[in-house]
Amino acid sequence: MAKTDTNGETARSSRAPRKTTSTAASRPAPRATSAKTETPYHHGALREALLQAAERVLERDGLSGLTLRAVAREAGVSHAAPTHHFGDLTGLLSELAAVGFRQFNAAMASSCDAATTPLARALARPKAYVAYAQAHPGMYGIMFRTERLDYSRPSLHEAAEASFAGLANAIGMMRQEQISGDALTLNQGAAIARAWSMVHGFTMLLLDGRLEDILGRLPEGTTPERLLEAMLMAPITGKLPGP
Amino acid sequence: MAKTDTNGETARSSRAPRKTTSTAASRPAPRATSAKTETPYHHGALREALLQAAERVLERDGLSGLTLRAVAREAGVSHAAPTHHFGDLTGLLSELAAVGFRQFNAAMASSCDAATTPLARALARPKAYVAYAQAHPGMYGIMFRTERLDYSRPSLHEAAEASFAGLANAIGMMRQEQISGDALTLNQGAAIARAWSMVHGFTMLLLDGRLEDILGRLPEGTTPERLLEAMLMAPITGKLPGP
DNA sequence: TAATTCATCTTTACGATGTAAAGATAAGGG
DNA sequence: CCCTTATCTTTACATCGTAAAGATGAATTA
Repeated sequence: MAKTDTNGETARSSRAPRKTTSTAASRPAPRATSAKTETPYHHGALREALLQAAERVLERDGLSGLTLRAVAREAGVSHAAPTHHFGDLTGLLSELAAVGFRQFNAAMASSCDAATTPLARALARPKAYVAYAQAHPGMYGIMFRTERLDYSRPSLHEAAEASFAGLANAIGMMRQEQISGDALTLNQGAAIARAWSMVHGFTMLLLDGRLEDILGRLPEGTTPERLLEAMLMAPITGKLPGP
Repeated sequence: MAKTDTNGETARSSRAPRKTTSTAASRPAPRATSAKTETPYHHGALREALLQAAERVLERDGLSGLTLRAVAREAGVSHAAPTHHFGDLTGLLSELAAVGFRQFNAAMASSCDAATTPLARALARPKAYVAYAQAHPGMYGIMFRTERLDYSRPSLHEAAEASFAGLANAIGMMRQEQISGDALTLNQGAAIARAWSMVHGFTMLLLDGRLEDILGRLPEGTTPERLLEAMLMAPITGKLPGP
């Protein structure tokens, strides 16, 4: 029997019907098998299936539960199947992060479009930012708190870049300036870094529960959104001792 | 021979002289051994030795290299020794984070004390914050980007709390208000959240290299410190469309 | 159409990690 | 002096990432 992997991780012994998780028909029928849902050897769209499985695992078991093997298990394939499509764990995480960035960008864009007044427009983006992170903390974690991402992957690089561009653009609009693509003044850079740092930092602290201390001391029932709003609008009443 | 752990991880076969890492005398001589540095069975101060070893491993091999076994190896003890002192990995990381928070708080405090002008005093804390993170990115990672921390541990809770208190205090001084411990107005809370979010977010983005894009577009040779300064002082020239 | 190539998926294997449990060793109190 | 107890080591095991080799069927070519 030798020293095998010991865990009964065979996706299907040989011809056993696939475990068919989720909606039972999430996987598109492969090209042209011998009729029946007999589970073909070749999946047909494993890459996308794996990404969706990864998203499910992430939402269900959190960041620490998101392993290559768990994803393969969720998708009903052998534990080594993902390797062929993503290379290694970094590959899978990076592609998943790219998916996250696209969702994220879409959420912010649609939220901005829905805003009518200038004030609402200014607050829409940061609010959508935090709202996405709260709705998908796992995804946000993959995107922003994983050391293990490979930004040289075009899909990730592109999606993350779009996120930055959207932000810089919004700041530019608010300052009613043209932000030329290649050069920035110190003040422009500071405005962008400031907006991004503020929202990103707020989100991190909020997700980590580190704002509980503040929220608990605020007037009864103040929501994080309200605090965010106040934070963004505060006209520096507590002014820095200026030069 | 059975199926052993297979890796030659025996710290010392039986009486072999300890590997004596670092300064060769970092470990205080145990109580009263039979003279000679013969490596006693009981270490004498393993807990502290393990924390120091963990810090070394963290600086040398980064966050991903910081494992229970690696720390034990570095300290020259068996891989299960840490368990007795920290329970599990979460325990070790939490205690290490507590050490980090204490260093962190001390760095900010001394930096504040050294400042003379009011402006310098206002900028000292955030600058020290970022400086610490840049000097000890691993530690900062342990403190702020690990999900695996147990804040119910008194040492960690206390050290992290002190960090928050220092911040709240500084904001209170700048606003020339008394910040009563138990209640905050929305504006006060917003000011604190804002300062913390801004500096924390900036630090995270900086460490993750996500500000390179901005820094590269700024006037030749603009340092992160300069950007931080500009970010903190910017008198909202790009004003939000007010109500 | 038949043979062959090639991408895709599975098996098997190995080293590393966290953790539990049992054994060894010394320190200290009765 | 013996015995209890804290400390450290050994041994064991499930799980993980990853590499390598085998199986399978789709596509291409002769």
